Amino acid sequence: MAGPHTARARARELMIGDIKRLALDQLGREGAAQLSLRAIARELDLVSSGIYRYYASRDELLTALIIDAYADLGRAVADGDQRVPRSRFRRRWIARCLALRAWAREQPHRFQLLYGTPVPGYRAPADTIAPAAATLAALLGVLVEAAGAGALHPSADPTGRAFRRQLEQIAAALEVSSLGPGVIAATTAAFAEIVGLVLLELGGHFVGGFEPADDLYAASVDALADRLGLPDPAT
Amino acid sequence: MAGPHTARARARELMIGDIKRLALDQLGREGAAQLSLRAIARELDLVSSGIYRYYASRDELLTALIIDAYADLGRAVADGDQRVPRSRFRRRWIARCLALRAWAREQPHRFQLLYGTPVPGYRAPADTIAPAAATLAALLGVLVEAAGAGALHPSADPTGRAFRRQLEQIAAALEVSSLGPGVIAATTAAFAEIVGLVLLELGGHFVGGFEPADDLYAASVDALADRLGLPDPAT
DNA sequence: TGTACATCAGTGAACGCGCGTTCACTGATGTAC
DNA sequence: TGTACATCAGTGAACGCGCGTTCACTGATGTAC
Repeated sequence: MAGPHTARARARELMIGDIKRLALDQLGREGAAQLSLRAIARELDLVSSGIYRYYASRDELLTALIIDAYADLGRAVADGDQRVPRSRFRRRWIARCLALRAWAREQPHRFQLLYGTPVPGYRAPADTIAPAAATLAALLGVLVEAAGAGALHPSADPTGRAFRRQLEQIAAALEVSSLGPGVIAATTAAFAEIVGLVLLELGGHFVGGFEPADDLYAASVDALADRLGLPDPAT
Repeated sequence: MAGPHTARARARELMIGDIKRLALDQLGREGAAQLSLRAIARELDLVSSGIYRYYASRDELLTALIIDAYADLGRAVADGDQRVPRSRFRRRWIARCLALRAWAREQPHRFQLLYGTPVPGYRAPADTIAPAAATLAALLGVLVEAAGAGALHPSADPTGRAFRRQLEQIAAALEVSSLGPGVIAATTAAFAEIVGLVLLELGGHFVGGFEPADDLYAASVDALADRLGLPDPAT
């Protein structure tokens, strides 16, 4: 991050920041498929080829935006329950889920960049794999703590052999092996539901129906807490 | 649909079919944002302006593709349980959910056209609203029949006043007022979960994890049947 | 502290390519009498 | 059945615009001695 503190290095970091900021502006206006290096260069009063000093290609810039967005969203979700007492696991789960939606609504284009239709022609490099796990990890985090405190009462684990193995491998990869395979499956489904609700909302599928979708989202997140076996707020 | 049966009219319908087919090919290769009238005209050995005899603009063609896709997907889901006895509601629910995923995997670009990131610059006209409801309606259909047969045992309805009103209005619009607000909310959430799972799968988010995602999908759909109050297969 | 050399930001021209849409038009098909 | 007119498919040129990427280059900044 820090690097050498020459004037050149500082100017470079500022420039990269500007490029990313303008790229995000464009993303919001036109969508990721229309992200244009030329347009960014133009807005920076830079000749079109000049931008190649900073990113070797359009895909490289996209990758940087994706990695940033994964990190930001993951952080937002993980920090979403800071005002909730540590031991109120159900409320913490709910708070983190709400934080995910809030982030997505504030920055819909960044959320779409992560979970929307893949950008045609773009192939995500390996660097994006690790950051991509941050959001699911933030949701699983609450459950790990709940389980540690004996406050997680999951329903039965799945019976299929292959499925269990899949789930155990994923648990290991995410370093949450303290959670049983049933919890991993249920949390992934819950994550899909949350992402699905948010994408439907951002895509305008609730226009004329669930508008606003606050209650629907709250009710869904609550039902998911039940399904995960998180104790009721009354307790 | 039928119209006059002159040679001209028949040629026109064939042409429209060709245009749509080529447009779908392009969609699969490049994504909806890159859909190009010129490219379609080229493949039809038509001069670039000639295509305007058939569609007045790019958006009009996109709209036609979207309406077709909604209708196709709705039909596929509604027909997905044809091999299941009519009275086995839980199995019918599961079959319809599986049909949704099967359709999406067969034609990922069309599914993305409906539920993926909105095409930048495209504004869906009012004509797309009615067809858009077909898929959710097909899922609700099973529940309506189950409720009619006394085979639906939903959990408590939501308590919020505004939320209930929202749900009742939606039930009325979809002509499923026999279902309580709680069922509408749970089904919408279930729909979001299914769409979310499919979009995550299509987006490559399960690569290296749930690959294949068959078991995860089956387990999720099964858990949703519980949440909806559909009787267990054993009964 | 000063000099020689290496690094790197930014220039400007170019290559080769794409797009949506409008317009005035020709000539074939269809329709009404 | 034949003729006059209207409809419509397709042409070809044009307008005005966009893009990613490469290349040889100038001149400023940074580094090693």
